[in-house]
Amino acid sequence: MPVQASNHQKLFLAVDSVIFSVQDNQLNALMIQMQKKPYTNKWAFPGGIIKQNETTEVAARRILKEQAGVSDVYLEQLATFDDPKRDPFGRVVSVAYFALVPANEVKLQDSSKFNNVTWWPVNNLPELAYDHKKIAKTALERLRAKLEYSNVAYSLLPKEFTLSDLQGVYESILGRKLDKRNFRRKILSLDIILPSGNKVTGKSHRPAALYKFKDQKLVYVDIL
Amino acid sequence: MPVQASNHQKLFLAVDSVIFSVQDNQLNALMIQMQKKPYTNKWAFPGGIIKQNETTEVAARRILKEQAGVSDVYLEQLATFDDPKRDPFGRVVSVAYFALVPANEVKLQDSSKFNNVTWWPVNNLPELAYDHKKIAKTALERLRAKLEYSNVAYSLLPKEFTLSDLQGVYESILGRKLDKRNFRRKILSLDIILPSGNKVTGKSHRPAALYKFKDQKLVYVDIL
DNA sequence: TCAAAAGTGTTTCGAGTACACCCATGG
DNA sequence: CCATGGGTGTACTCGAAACACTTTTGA
Repeated sequence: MPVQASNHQKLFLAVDSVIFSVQDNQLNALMIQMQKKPYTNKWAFPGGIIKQNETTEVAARRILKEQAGVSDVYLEQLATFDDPKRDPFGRVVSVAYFALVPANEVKLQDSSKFNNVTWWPVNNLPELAYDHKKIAKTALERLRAKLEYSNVAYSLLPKEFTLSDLQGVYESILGRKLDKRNFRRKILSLDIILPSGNKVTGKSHRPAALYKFKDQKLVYVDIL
Repeated sequence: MPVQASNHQKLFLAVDSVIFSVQDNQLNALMIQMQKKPYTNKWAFPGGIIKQNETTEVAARRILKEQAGVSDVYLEQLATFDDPKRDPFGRVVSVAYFALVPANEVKLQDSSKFNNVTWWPVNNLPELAYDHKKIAKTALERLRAKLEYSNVAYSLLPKEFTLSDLQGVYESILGRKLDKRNFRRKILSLDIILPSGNKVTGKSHRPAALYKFKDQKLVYVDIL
């Protein structure tokens, strides 16, 4: 509720997005290596200042597309970071988002503005710019929590996947091994996935049945 | 991560706080009746524009004090609301907070800027200004969730309280009755409250033992 | 002695957990 | 035929839930 305007110093509203993906049973986040001082060679999550009349969510999607080449991803607001000293450039308040992308849809964009764009394993991140370490921590906590009480995992997997794939997503994010039989029984009893009817062929072992999520949108269920 | 400045229109950063309190086994939120057009007589959560170099949390505490007369309350960031049309005044992005105050510490401030300041039962709110209905919904969801996996209830109760008081807080927020014996067994087994040694006297029934929370800060435990 | 809330145990049921072997395939 | 991951069932334990009566006090 605005009571009075008392805004003299320039204030910028930015977004930063933590983009997660599970690749080879490892949880990764997409990061950009910076060139600008004072954070030369430090890494940061993709982000930027919002445009005129742009909502932060729209800005986040735009920047995801521009800097990381991803669209149609799961995106949710994380939190707002507003320490006046968080950015040496000035007063930049950042609304952080977190995004989930399936491993198979990842294709990195090459941007000349940055030194480098790559995936980093979240349990071994490089030195981060700004307050991005704090953002990373918040994002990871949120992701772990959400995994346990919703079907968000759908947005980290391709349309069809095996139960082992799904278990791998859980294990890599939660950072612990799960029992195969118990995991399968639980997931199947929740009525959130269905057999697609297809199988994985060409592997030198028994073919795995493929499943798909019933809903391609967030549903709350107690998983673990 | 700021990439470029592209801020022409004036943008204001505001905070709005949903202040909850349980009184007479009813969950209430503190609201202010507005005078300004176009929301004359509509109700809104206390809030305002942040000051120079002020963090949103500091601003939230300042406004809580100014408009509601409360300090030292539990306060946590809720979410940021940024629809460009949410405020007819201009582009006002609001970082919403939610606060919890014990019933006994409530003393309302009289502010000449507003028509009226009062507690409203959350399940019977009046017509709200701005997008405050959405904020209310988000706050309530968060409070309910948090009650189930943390000891936040400590911030809604006085230092000493009876088990019935505590159960009343849970029932009024969750909106359902709980079994007295199961509730007590569970709460006591969690090792988050301790008997204070005192009892409530002067009531025409058996005196109730008083308890206190072990920690006066947020602790995560599975309560329900 | 009555009204009003405090306090207290037991049984039942289901979910979570631990645990080990056979199956289907490609090489 | 062997290596590789896929797929399956049972027993145990513990917490969740349902449920009703006795106790202490002030009026």
